[in-house]
Amino acid sequence: MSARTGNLDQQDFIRAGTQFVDEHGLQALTMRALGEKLGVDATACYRHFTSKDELLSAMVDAMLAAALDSIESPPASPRDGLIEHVRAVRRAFLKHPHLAATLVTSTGDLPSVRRLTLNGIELLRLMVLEGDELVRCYQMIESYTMGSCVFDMSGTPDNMEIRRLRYRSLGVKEFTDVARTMKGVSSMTEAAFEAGIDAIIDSFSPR
Amino acid sequence: MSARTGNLDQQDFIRAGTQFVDEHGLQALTMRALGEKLGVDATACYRHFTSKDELLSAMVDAMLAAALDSIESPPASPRDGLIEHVRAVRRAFLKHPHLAATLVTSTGDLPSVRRLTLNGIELLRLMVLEGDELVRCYQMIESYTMGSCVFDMSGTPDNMEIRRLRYRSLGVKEFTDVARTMKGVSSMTEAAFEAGIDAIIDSFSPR
DNA sequence: ACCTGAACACCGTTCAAGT
DNA sequence: ACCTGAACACCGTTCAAGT
Repeated sequence: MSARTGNLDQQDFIRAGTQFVDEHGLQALTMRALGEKLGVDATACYRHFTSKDELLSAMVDAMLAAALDSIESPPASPRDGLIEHVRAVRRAFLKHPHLAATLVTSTGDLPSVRRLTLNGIELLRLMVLEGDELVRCYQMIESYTMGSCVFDMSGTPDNMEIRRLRYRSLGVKEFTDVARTMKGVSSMTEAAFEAGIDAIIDSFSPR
Repeated sequence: MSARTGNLDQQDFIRAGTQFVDEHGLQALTMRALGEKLGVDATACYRHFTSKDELLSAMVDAMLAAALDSIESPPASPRDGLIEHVRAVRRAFLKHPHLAATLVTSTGDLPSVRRLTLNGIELLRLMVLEGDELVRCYQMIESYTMGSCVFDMSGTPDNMEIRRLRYRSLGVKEFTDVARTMKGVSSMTEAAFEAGIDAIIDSFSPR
């Protein structure tokens, strides 16, 4: 972090923590390493967060809040609105893949997730959903989106390399072809994600 | 673990580790605690596994291998075969929810996942899929299934309680109704998962 | 009000030594 | 061949003390 102008605040730790994780991975983020990066003692963070878990939650929250802000509104249609929300979350995790595992580990409910949920409900209402179906369709989209992101990104980049090696070891021509390059595997994964969200939305709101 | 009859083997550690995690959660599983449960020194595990990560991977592998063995074959149709595979994985994670986070953390490719993949490909081939579409549809199902399981189960039971509180805090009648009981939230989550896998399979193989 | 730095109670893991 | 137990190099976190 560049020029230290006196005391730090929560935002400084969130920014530095996110940048550190992007560069060195989640496992490398220790309070001591973060302190060193900020030119501060390892325990300085505890002035602003009660625990490491809370810092990590705040980092994820900031990431998703930025994703929300990147969504242009209003959407052309409720369907487009939903897909844009889902894609914004996906983009956020692609940008900060090492935070994927954190979503699963960290406890606490995040304001940004609340906003995402409320936006989602509003869009589903415009598709004339109500009652239990409204809740079920919302949760289906949330579990698909968050789940796929966590599963596809976590352990980056080892995770993708493992997937590629598995593809190659199957002895199935179609998979061997895709697995010739890392790019092949990752673009296939993104295409699968897109196809999945289309399938899910189609199931309750046919085009 | 009951009667110690001499030396332990890999299976003993896998069994004890899984049982311990089921009872006390993933965070409580330390090498020292596991050793104590088995009436053995904390470092005894290193005779059978090179690291804690490898033990955890073996635990997940054993869980998924058991899931595979629980599948009756042959299926009534390729579609039924796919759904049975997906449900078997879901059941495994419902039984051992604390292992969900491990799938995401652990590195290494598991024999059981390889078998699941090969079975899935065979079933998709019976649905006349080929080329890139075969790979994409397989990966769509894998990411959905594994991802949703990880997202829905991890952090159990705190995770579900947080979801319930979020439902209640939205001020949306439909969600408040579902969130009256934990059972309401969890059965809604399972219904959403079922609807999702139906939607995904329908998208490339209409009923 | 914020940071320091020593200290505490843990971790996973290594390795010489036991049997 | 398998286990022990001391030891190492770390963790997250607390708390009295500084400024």
